[in-house]
Amino acid sequence: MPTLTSAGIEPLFRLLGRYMMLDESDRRALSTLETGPVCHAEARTDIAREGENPTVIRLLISGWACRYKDLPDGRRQIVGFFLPGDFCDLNIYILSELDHSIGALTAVRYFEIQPQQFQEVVDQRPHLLRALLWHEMVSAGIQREWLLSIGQRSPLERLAHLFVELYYRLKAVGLATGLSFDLPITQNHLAEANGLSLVHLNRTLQEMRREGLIELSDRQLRIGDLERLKRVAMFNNNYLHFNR
Amino acid sequence: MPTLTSAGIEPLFRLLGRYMMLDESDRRALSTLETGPVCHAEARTDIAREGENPTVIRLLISGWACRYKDLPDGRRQIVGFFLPGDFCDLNIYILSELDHSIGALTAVRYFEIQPQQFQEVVDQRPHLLRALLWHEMVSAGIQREWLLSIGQRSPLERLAHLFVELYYRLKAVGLATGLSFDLPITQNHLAEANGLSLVHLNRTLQEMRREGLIELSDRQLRIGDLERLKRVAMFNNNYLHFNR
DNA sequence: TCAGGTGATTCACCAAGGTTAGTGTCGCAG
DNA sequence: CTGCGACACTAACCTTGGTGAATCACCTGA
Repeated sequence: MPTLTSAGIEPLFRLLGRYMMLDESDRRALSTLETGPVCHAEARTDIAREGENPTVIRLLISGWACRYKDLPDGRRQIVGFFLPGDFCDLNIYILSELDHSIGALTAVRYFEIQPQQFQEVVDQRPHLLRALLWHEMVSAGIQREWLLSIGQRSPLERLAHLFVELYYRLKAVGLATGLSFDLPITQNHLAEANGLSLVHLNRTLQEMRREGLIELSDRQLRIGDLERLKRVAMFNNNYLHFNR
Repeated sequence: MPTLTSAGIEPLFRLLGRYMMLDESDRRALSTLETGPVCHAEARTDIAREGENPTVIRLLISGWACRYKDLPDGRRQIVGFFLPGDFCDLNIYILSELDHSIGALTAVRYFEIQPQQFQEVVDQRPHLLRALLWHEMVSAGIQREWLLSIGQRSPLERLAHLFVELYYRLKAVGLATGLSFDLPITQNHLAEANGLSLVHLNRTLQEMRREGLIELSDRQLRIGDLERLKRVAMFNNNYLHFNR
């Protein structure tokens, strides 16, 4: 267990710091968000369901969660991953009803932050509000990139792209060591995120292993050659907007 | 030519009015955005390219445009349609570089609004800022729904869903009459938006016609039976957040 | 220790959808 | 009138990726 997964506000601080300079006082301001209760959810349970009217903002501390949408007949599409440091529901000020569900993929821990408390923090520091909006805009950019992936990239390119993206996002919150990172989700989750059947996802993983693009076992993913993987994925990191 | 396509701010006003009550003074405030130059773009030209750093906010008056992303080898995915009344770049306050391109699908007219001018309007009326943020959040919701469509819906369901969505969005800006609306884009555009080959898109359209779901000719789309089309598409309008 | 649940993997089969190539129509510029 | 470009549509072919079913390796709780 990497100690950083239990680091509270630390991943968020790193994440935002990747975009703009933050100082000690920013860190203290963010830390006041930690005063809410720490919540837990088991793997394979819902944190929020489509149609609900959320009243709290959730900040993921450890574990992986996802946004997903499902159809009446059971088909399900994961439309985004939440990694430690990510906010789930920054938009509760604007929209009343969730148009998607949020599910825990692994056991997760998260803070529940009251809108009022949140308001106090960002009112005092427009600086931080800006950083948080940036976080939301990046999420939208990721959505667009996923649409490009599912619509145009082949399954192999698509998976390669996802792995590179996860690598950069995890690195940004201190959860990648070298070219390896923890991939605590199942192949079924990867299939649901990529619009592939489980069988074909597995085939594609085997192919990536054969090609030496990745090693994957015991929930650890190791990237063989990052530049080659990026080339295969046609990866352009501009959509992550990691510029200061 | 429907007169409404030359209605300036009117489509936007209708759009936002669908979400919250707006009065005459709101209309006047929005009208000041019209003072900028009216720009034109030909069909099949780019309005903005990925990588650029936009400095104006664009408000579409007439014609259809799209957000798209492309890959180095030429594959292209349309990730969203802009209809009259839509804003293209509300996020220029946050992100410096475009991670996608904006292209005119038909001949279009749009206002270019200076950020400063925009700022003045919303500073005076937080009410309107809220409405505009709602517009952005709905765009994000549409993105997620498209991801569900491309990932899980069959081509026929996907197209059915898109047509219902376009119907509701066009109705919201007064551009649908009865169950018909102008669909001024090519089948190639529809294919690029749905992650399908042109050939298969055409096959699917034929099937929809055979089933009596739609009539389509001369760039006019008529929905045969809206409820049936929604059922086929498994359409749930919650993601458009048309609630006051 | 054993049963049941979860997850990874593989096989055989086949349908959905992509590719290539072609036809026909319309509108327009020369 | 002619040639060209954009667009809609179709046919033949074949690859990609989905389906259904089975096996195996773990892990956990009774």
